[in-house]
Amino acid sequence: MKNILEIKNNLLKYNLKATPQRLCIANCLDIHGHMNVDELYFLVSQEFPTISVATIYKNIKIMLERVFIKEVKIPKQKSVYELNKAQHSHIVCSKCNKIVDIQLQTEELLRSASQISNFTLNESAIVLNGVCPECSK
Amino acid sequence: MKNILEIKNNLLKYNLKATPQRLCIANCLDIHGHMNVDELYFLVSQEFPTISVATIYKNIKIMLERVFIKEVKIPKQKSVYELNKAQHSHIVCSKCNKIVDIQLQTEELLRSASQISNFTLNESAIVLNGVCPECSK
DNA sequence: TTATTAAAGGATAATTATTATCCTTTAAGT
DNA sequence: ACTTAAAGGATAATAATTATCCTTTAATAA
Repeated sequence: MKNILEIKNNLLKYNLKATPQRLCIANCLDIHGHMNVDELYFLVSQEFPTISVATIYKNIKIMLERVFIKEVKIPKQKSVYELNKAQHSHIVCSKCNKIVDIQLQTEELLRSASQISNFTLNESAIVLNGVCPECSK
Repeated sequence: MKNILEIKNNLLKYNLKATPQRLCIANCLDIHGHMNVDELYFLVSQEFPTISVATIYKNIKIMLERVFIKEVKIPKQKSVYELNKAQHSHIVCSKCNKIVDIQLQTEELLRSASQISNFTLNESAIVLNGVCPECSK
């Protein structure tokens, strides 16, 4: 659980001015993990009722450029954004749409893929789909 | 290499009328494997100069609904579409942007993911990124 | 083969999503 | 506190996608 000061320093490390609106955006992403544009706009609006949706877009854009955040593309859903952190994969629940991070051992898969395809591989975007434990009760 | 008649019958199986424009779209996807909206519009326009871009969108929409085609979401790129076929993964070359299909053994990964997360898994979208053999020469 | 009909195409309007612009405010660093 | 580049808000502009309306046509059956 990061506090605001920690988030602020992190923003500054990425050469992003730590404005209240931006702090709120970063904090929302930190708390909720994955959010799409609309969810972010809705939530930040609670705290900053006059915020412009353009500010949300501008922030997403520059935060992506600086790699402060990353975009996660999910089949049949809107893209969500997350704070940049250690490489990981995602699982989506097809019932409640919850997205969770998962740390997968991908070395073997990548080695095999590289051998089959003759590609030099360096990144993997893995999104698994299923039903979460809560929804399958 | 499928012929037009084969594609036509396939369309009919999916309850899609085999119009010339639609046949052309399906044929383009068959030949090129993966195409985004713009590429599809451009290519189909060669054969049907008066086709409306709305027709491209309408076809993509209904073909997705009927699962005649599938959407492939790729990090930092526009979505591409492909004919529905046996489950497979994708590799993208970061130099020439080529997208190729790859058949990966995912059982082990899924089993492990399922154990870690307690999700009941049923689908996986895997997009690997690297440099293709041609581009790494 | 022709007749019938739902589906599809084309043109274009409408909507939605995203980006650009302009001007004001403010955070960061002296 | 002062300076300045960066960021916010409002809104216009652009891009992407969908809806509408009317005409045409592929599929099916008589």
